[in-house]
Amino acid sequence: MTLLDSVVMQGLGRHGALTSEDKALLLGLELNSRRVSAGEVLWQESADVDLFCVIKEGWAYSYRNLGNGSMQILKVYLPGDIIGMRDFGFSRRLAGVAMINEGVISPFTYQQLFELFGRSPALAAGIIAVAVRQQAILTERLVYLGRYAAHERLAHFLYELYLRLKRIGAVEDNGFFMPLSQEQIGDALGLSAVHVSRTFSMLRDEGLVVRDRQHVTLPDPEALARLVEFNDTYIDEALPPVFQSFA
Amino acid sequence: MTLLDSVVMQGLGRHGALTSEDKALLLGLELNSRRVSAGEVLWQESADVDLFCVIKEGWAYSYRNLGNGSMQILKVYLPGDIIGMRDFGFSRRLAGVAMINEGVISPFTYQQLFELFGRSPALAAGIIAVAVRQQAILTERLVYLGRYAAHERLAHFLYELYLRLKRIGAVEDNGFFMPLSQEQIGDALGLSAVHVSRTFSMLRDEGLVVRDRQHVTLPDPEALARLVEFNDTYIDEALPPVFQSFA
DNA sequence: AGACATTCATAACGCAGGTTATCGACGCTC
DNA sequence: GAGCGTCGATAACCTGCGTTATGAATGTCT
Repeated sequence: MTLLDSVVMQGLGRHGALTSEDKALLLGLELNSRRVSAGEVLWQESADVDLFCVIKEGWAYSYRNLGNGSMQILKVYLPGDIIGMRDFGFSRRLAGVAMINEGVISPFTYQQLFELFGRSPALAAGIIAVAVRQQAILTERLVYLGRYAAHERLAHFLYELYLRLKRIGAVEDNGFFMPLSQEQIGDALGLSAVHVSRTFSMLRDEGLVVRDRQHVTLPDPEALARLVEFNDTYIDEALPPVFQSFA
Repeated sequence: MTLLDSVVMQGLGRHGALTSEDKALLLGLELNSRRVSAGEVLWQESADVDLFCVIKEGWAYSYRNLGNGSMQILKVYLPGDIIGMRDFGFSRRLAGVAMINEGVISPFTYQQLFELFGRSPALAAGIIAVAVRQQAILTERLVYLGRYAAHERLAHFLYELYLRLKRIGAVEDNGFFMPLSQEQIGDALGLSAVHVSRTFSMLRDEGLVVRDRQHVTLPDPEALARLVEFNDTYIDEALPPVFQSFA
């Protein structure tokens, strides 16, 4: 899973906006790559912002460790995602990032990013759009934390993963690999691990979610989508037309 | 309160990065202005994204109306804030925006924004940094929704307002004007209006917050800051050095 | 294969916060 | 200033979720 694949699949490279030079520039971000182990911390909160990463394999999450001893997971990153854009414009990290399972990442620097922006406005627009869409996903989580019950939060979380994984071709027979522990899911959804377990049992009893260790199947994704009234415009939407003239 | 004041006060215009042309461009965004009434909806969720606004007077909030009948307020905007940047890169609004009290706004278009970006990289960086900081505030709210109790959420919310208002010179004797109803505060914090009232009483009894109708006083802001372990780096931080060479 | 650490399911119990209701204080309009 | 609508305080009651505990299943190390 390269960034190029991801950007194209997210509809940001359509309309013939990406020249072959653009593609070469994008691939150039991924010349370096590094194998990382499960649980490895890529950076801690408050560390200097020196680089960003593309995830090529594996899952990661960004998190905040809180004064009261708990952790809030902000976002789960999948292959093809850019990590660290949250910190763009800051000199210190606003959140830590750690790998969930083992994988491969491609780090690149602020300088590389600026150079790319200078060379291709189309890519600049595309990358900014990707970052903005990640924020939209975060906002959606905020809405769920504020105003929905546990089973709706979990259903929404799983359905979001399902859609994002489907887009990168990682869903088969409505099922996907899901390396998160229930404790981690709880940290993402603002729930205790125990209640995540209870809620999984509930969704299982209702025939909405089947889980076997690290494999999740959604027997009827549409039913789940109805339960959570999923707002998917922000995940798949292309850049608005006005960007074409700019880029 | 103009955008220029705001950008400068937020430390994004320091380092002599803003030329007099930059300043003229910024002020040019605010040539149009319009008086708006209390409660006026500036746009609804899903409306076409045609313009952005600078708030010159008054408070506003962005919100989502949810299927279960409740509302989640995403962010409260104060004078000097840019509204609508959340939707940058989308063709439909992700959230509605409404005025809290009456005020004055200056609308500007996508085209104006792009033109400004093309003419001044320094301003482009500055405006993006402002948008990124607004997202950081949102992330902080998410953390509080996920992992903190009602009194901590409310204390954090009030302290955040206090800091933001202080920065624009709207705090006097540790007190400020706060036009939000308890129902609206509840919608922002994921609490019922009743519990917001209970929590205000609690903070009052502890001597942390004094409230008289729409006026709030924090007798001991530092004590409140300790209670919420306020992370203020994201509010006041200047752009990192690497941006200077770019801009 | 044995020892140990994780992860997960389920139960029992308590409490923070939701819900509903009532009442008083303001701020409108005419 | 009478009537009305909105806002906020407080109380009573209920429930969803946190907490703690226990045991079973699985994965890992040697």
